[in-house]
Amino acid sequence: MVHLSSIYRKLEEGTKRLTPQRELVIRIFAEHPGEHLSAEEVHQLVKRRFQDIGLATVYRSLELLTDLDILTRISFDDGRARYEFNQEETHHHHHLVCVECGHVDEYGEDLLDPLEARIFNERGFQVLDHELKFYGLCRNCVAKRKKNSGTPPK
Amino acid sequence: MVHLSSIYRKLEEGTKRLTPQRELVIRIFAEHPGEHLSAEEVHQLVKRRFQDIGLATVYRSLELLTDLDILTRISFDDGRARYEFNQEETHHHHHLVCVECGHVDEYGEDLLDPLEARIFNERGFQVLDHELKFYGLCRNCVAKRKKNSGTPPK
DNA sequence: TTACGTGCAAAGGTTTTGCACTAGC
DNA sequence: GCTAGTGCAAAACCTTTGCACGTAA
Repeated sequence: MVHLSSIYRKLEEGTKRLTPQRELVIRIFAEHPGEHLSAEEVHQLVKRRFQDIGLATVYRSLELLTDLDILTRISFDDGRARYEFNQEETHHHHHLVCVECGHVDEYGEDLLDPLEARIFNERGFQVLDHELKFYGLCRNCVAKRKKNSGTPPK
Repeated sequence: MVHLSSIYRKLEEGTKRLTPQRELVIRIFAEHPGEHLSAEEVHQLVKRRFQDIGLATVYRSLELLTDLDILTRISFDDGRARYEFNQEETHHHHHLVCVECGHVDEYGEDLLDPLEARIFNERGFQVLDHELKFYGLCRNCVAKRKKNSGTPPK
């Protein structure tokens, strides 16, 4: 759960104005938990649900919100950046990317803390954040493959 | 260590020709172990070390070599794709990305296998590959910060 | 010889930027 | 009223593609 009031406070602390456009971008993310939206997708959703705003404004809002640690930027190597609410206060989570259908799911557990301590000891590298993605087949696509396993591929 | 002969064999198996351009791209990676080169960087290096080849050819070579599992494509969210030799035969490694100076180092250990089994059991997601990046401060930048710790920031 | 590969330039897609106008605070 | 924010269009990037020409097998 994300608290909008804390977001507004962060904007004020950065002496950033709370404009209707920025509020709408934030609302889109609040209404789409667990999704990883691209700039274009945010733009379309804002237009459909509320009103037309400039795509450049969406980009600038996403950059601002990322700088304020309200959003996190992720890349799934599909040629465009994606964004989600920054969940550092609660916990890190990781991503399960299906190479068959493209679906991205989340995996809540964070088991990397001991590894981070070890990296600092061995290499002098002080970890601030990490990003872990698993590429593979989601439950549905595993099932589909099993179903078609009699059929020769291609 | 990468064996060039095995690369040439892979090209033949794919009925792909070993052209001078492709050979030069491969040599650039062989001469830059541990680096993560972008298409533009590969292009510049080939031009400087050997001869001028087309940038489009570099892109096509990188795509081909990635399809043949000779190279791996990685993204460090700097807006361009980067490539390195695929090290699946030896072992997975992860990346330590310094947020201060941008340097990318490698970390050899792969401790995720038990986690992958767990993900399949819990979620039905069959992991084929993974990608783990740690963002933080490299040894040098940690030292620099310590040295300047008397000075107030900015 | 002939299908595959290359180089060039043009096109495609995403993101950034310049500038005049608008609107929070 | 000032300054920051917006919208639009142009520009900047990275990457892909069409096509005529060249070349490895």
